[in-house]
Amino acid sequence: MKPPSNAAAASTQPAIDVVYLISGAMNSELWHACAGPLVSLPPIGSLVVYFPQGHSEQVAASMKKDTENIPSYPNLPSKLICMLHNVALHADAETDEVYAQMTLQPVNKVGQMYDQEALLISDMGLKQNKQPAEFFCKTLTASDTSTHGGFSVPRRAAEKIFPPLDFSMQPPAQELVARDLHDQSWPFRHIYRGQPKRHLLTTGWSVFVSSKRLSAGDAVLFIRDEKSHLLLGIRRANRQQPALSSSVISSDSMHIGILAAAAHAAANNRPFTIFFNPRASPAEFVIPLAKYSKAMYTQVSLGMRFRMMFETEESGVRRYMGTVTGISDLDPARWKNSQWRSLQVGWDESTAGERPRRVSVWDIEPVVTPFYICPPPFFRQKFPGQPEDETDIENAYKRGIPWLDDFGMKDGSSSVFLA
Amino acid sequence: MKPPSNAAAASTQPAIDVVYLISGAMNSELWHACAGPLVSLPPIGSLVVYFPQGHSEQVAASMKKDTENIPSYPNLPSKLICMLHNVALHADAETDEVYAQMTLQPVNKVGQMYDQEALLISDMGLKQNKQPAEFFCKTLTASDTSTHGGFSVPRRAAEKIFPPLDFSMQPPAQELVARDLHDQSWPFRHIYRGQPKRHLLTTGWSVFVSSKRLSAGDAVLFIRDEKSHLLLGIRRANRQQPALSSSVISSDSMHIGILAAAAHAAANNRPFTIFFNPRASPAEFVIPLAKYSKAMYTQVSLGMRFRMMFETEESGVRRYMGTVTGISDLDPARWKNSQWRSLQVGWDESTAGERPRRVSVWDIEPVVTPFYICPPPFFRQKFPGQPEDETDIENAYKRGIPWLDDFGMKDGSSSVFLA
DNA sequence: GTGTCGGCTGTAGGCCGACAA
DNA sequence: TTGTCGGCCTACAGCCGACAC
Repeated sequence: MKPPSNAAAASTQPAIDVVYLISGAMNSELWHACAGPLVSLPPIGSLVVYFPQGHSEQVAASMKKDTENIPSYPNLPSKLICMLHNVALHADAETDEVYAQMTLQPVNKVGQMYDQEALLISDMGLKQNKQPAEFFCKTLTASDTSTHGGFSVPRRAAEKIFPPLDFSMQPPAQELVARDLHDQSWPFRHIYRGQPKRHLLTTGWSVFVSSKRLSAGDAVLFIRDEKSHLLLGIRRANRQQPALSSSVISSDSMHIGILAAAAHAAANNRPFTIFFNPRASPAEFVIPLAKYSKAMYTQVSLGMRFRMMFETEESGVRRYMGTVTGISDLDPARWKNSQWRSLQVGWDESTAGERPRRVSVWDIEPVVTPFYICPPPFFRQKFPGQPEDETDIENAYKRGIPWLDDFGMKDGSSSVFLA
Repeated sequence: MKPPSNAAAASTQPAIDVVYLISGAMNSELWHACAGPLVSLPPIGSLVVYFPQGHSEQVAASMKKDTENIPSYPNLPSKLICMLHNVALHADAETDEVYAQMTLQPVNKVGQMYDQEALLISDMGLKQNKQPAEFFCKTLTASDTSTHGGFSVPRRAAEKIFPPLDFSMQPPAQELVARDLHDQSWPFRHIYRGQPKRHLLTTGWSVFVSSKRLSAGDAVLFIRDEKSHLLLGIRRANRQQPALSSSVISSDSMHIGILAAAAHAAANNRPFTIFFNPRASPAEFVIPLAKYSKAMYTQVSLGMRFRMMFETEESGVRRYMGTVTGISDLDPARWKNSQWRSLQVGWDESTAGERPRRVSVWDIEPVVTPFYICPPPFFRQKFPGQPEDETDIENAYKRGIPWLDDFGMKDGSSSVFLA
């Protein structure tokens, strides 16, 4: 029996958020907190661009296997414009790994105007910021995960997230209950003691650690939602991932299945279903059409300077500077003229070993003002130039969204596109 | 560092067994003990018949999902004759579930004579009995899995499998070490005590139970190999299986991938890889060509009586009697004229709720003497009639294997085949 | 401010025979 | 023959402040 708190809480959220809560019986805030600050799912009903190569990369990363043996699918283009019919948020029952199930339906691009509402929804999705304000994330120490003691709560985190303690008690303490992604309750004793004084979770903590099989290096995160309910999620360290040997289907068949399902759906204009694992996938492969379209107006050239966002430890965001060093196909044999990771890049900082050597145009933010082609009018009034990032959804709607205008443009305008 | 005991032990086994040990670094005896008495993998280098429908059924059973949404693959026949290039035995790292990875290469049937040696190997595979003689299997009781005590070893099992105790000790006891499918060692204290006296595993047992996450109803099995090494496997109760929600690939894409991979391999005569899960799959779907061919000579008619083998509790084998009640396509829309589960059957015993209502011809043993068509000569000397089941491999080889002869027969002889 | 440790304490893990099915 | 239980003991889970970085 699940409490109706989620549905009730949703009424205070923007409308776009509600559809997530309805379609997947999962707390959206908690899901996004676990997914990380860079993950922003396109809204239901919007138009997206699906990249089979990126999907294949996710499977390869999950299976720890390359994609060399995969046959090419000549009839499957490198990108599919799709209507996003449904998004359901999930978490793996065993590992609590978050993932999203998306239902995509390919739409006919050539000679067909996209639904205006779908385009607007697509653009509104760009402005979503899913990271909850009232949350903290701590990487577990050896002491935290040892059976010898409890969990040391960072002072600011405890004061921001937990209900205030009654300091007239000696020592101040209270019972907390936090719910995880599966809506399971975890009770903890929260106490403020020691010399010097600190916040601790004691009774209940070790059963949580052993149940979730947490070890040092994994992270836990606490959220306080609008009704002061505590939510609890985990993010496992990257070193884990037991390669998911599957034992059900071969890695090759999986890759073929991915491509064949998409090809079949595209050929018959039928919906198909994909899974997106934010923390396992090297990059997002379902891109809001507005984001993609906006990126297509970016003039990219060798030597171009750009910024790109990465997640930091403790769930922060940082921008790194880089330079475009090449523009070419990632896989010329199987995916000719694909825009997926078509940019070869170098990074300013020498500690850039973890950062990708190839990115896609929509991943980057040019540091010079991008050059915009002024498109024919689509909305009543046109807005000349690039809107600021800070513009909220309402303003963008009122002014019109110029970069959405002529997405159905012909190949003749390919000078602003990548080869 | 793995001890060379496996390779050394293999030298005392028939040649066919060696290839398993080489290709998969896994104890073949233990694997087969865990797989159950009915599972017999075709030997490497033999010809087999692969049924995509059966493969699809395994996936559906693993995913707890039906196959309704799967598109038909018009270019993929309901069966593929394949050369079995490789078989690797595996066990899931998390659950110890046994499975086999097979590499199959479709061979051209029409107008091509099969390799004679491959046919012989295919037939030899029928005679393999993989169940080790020195083994026992016990379903765990509540007391066995409780933290309150150890494991009560059935008397006969302890006397047959474990090294003999020194009964001059009071009480008689010894330290045992057993290796599991992953070659991991598990030490146990084996003691003979209590009133009345019984064999118990005490120290070490509970860590094994908790590590493998065993609970009452699961079964453990012990094997003593030729060098008196103890081997240890588990068979989980059927009720478990958390549906394997995958979170990597949708069930539909998996099914499509299965079919597309096979179709691609068949179209290009390229090898493809499949996984066979003996305990998850409703039926074997890679059948030795000899077994299939033999079954094709069986005259099946409505009302025909037959026997079929099933696994009992405690890893035994029992035959149940049944009657053929119908002959028809399981899935007329997608798999027209398929032999997969083309027989509708009824069972004699009313407790037959668990037994399938549809089986394939090669699953059953007719109780009346089958009618054999005498095929044209293929080997030097012909053997008129059906060899007895008890014939060993050597004799079968000397006499020739008549039912292998004209497998490449034309549709004109389809009167003995199912429609 | 917080990670790790030694000390203390209580619970439950785990070994035993009794007893019954 | 073997499944479950009560009795008993001890190992370690788990709460505490000390102390150092």
